[in-house]
Amino acid sequence: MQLSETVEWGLHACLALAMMPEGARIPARALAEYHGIKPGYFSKAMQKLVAAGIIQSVEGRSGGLAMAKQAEDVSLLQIVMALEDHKTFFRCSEIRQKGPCAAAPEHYRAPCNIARVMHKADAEWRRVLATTSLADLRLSAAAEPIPGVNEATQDWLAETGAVRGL
Amino acid sequence: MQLSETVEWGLHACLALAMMPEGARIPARALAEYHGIKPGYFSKAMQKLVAAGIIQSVEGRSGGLAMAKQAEDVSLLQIVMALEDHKTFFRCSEIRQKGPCAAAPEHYRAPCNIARVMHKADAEWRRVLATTSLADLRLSAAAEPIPGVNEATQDWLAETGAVRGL
DNA sequence: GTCGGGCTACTCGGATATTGGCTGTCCGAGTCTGACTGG
DNA sequence: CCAGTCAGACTCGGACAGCCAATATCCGAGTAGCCCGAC
Repeated sequence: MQLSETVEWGLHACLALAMMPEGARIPARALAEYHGIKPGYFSKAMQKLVAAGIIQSVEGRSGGLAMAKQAEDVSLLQIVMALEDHKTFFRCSEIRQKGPCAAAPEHYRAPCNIARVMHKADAEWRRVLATTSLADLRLSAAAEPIPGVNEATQDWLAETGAVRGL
Repeated sequence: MQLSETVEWGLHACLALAMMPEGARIPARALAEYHGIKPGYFSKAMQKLVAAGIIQSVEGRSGGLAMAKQAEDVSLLQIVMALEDHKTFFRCSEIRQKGPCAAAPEHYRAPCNIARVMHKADAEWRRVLATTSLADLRLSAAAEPIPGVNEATQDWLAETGAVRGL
């Protein structure tokens, strides 16, 4: 039932990309290394985000990843759903229609009360994520910096030369 | 990321048990057959609900399953969490502490903003399920019956003699 | 007729395969950079 | 000195294994009901 760990990766990666200057790009390998993630499987998550139009990839020697949209226009829900293939938590297989006492199918137009509650819970879960954008995260992250991380990041970027396109 | 299908089974089964008269019990096999479920794996879900104290099982020749609590005292969340081992959707592995630019661990007492949002979404999901009880489901199910199902159920119960303990 | 005992059938619970999806690894196609060469 | 060309290296994207948990199946331990026989 748990979300794939690529969800956590994707969210942190998108937040990192959203904090980069306009036009900058960074290779997926460097982005993975920065987060302490093995690059192989991480690239799979990035591929899904590219397919969803959330980030863009530039091929070639100085290629890399960058946001494809403004941070204000990307909700956390979009990222999560892209990585989880737009699935819902609860899946109703309509078992009420399956037993020996089931009625004719035309009597089951409305979803059952169990499915209604479960889908409502799913909707609430999504609502929270839909009403939070990457820009919101960027703002709150800037408001509560971890001491030393920003400086270390700047040094690391300069040292490795991971950022291109500026 | 999806919930196990045992969640759907468990919810429908609990609702069925909650609709039975006080003191009645029904074998897991019959309960599975009534819902058109293969009995083998279904019993695993029932075992978890027994371990959680939501339903009770009676062994022996005329044994079976019955509610262990009043329907008013069982929320959908309790059922789902019992079947899903009380896991949360989002798992934060604190990757912010893992990269080459991470600070000392004592600077990461508060959860990161990403985890906060995700956990808030999880909390909203649970809130919906926690505020709905089996009694609520029983009430709404009685208010909108499917034509013929109740009669067929009574006939089926009488025919198979699945209900014991009355 | 009644009581006791034992047998049988039926139940739950756990041990044991199997499968599907998430995770991990690797290699090839494509492209930009940079140097080299010729004018 | 400058422009064109070419080799090289680095990038993403997809194809191919490994592993864990969800799913499925089966069998054994235990118990309640029922039958039979003795009193």
